[in-house]
Amino acid sequence: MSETRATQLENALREAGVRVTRQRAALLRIIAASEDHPDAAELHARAERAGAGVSLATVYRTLTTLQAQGVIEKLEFQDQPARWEAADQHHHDHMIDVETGAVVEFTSDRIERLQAEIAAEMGYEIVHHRLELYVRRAR
Amino acid sequence: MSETRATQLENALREAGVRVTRQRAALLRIIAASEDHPDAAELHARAERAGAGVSLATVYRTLTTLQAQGVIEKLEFQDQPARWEAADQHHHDHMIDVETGAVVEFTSDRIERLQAEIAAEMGYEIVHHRLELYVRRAR
DNA sequence: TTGCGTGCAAATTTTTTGCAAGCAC
DNA sequence: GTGCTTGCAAAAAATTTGCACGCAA
Repeated sequence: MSETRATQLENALREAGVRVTRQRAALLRIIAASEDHPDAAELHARAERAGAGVSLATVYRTLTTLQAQGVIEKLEFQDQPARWEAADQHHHDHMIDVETGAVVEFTSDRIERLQAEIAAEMGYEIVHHRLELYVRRAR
Repeated sequence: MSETRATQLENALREAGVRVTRQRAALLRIIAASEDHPDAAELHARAERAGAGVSLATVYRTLTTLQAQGVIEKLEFQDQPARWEAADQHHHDHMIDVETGAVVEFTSDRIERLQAEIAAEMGYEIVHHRLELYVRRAR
């Protein structure tokens, strides 16, 4: 029983009571296959190219739905339209090269721990967080 | 020679070749006096209340100008219009209570150091960063 | 006096929504 | 068959911009 990731997700969605329409299946596959972090317009274009007719309004609605299901995550980099990525196994943060726009993913358990500590000290618990490093190649 | 913070800033702006108009002076004072993190519409409203006629377009243009001068900073919290704060002496990050919307400022040298380390490891240097903790009161 | 800054209204950009028709289950 | 989804076009929300006039230096 080897299923593609996208197929697994479709089943999970159905179980959660979310209808798997042609449009949702198409976007799910496109996002799962994306190595980068496309925005709504780009996903719309990719769906178009893939021969899947999906209106831009549906792209937006689907992204909201998939996010609510925890299947994808929304990224909001500085002064840019929102971008999206598959909610992968492991959480990670992003480093954005301000010169090229390249996005690199990274993780740091130590930073995560420190964040939790700081929140706790002030009487809070973290729901989620956002960490972005805007960087430049070191000379 | 005791000048208000706003007056100091006005002089600095003039020296940088930026004209200090009635509108800019008004916004500068309003932001310097703000304890919170108002967005453009709110600043427009406060200017109105203060009796300073400043059009919304000018609020936006002024914010861009002051940011370019390093006098104020732009905050972009999740799914919200941009907010602004005076670029104070010490850098800090933000913690947002997802239930009340309250914003708490905090700093952590250890996190800052770790960020620099991580970037360095990947051959980058940090230009600036953004760290937001979305939190909830611990029970 | 000079040209940068402002107001106003119109335009852009990104995202959301109402409504009638379509399709997943 | 039922009602959640979709497409389309219009609307909303946030921000930007063209242009003629005003004012800081």
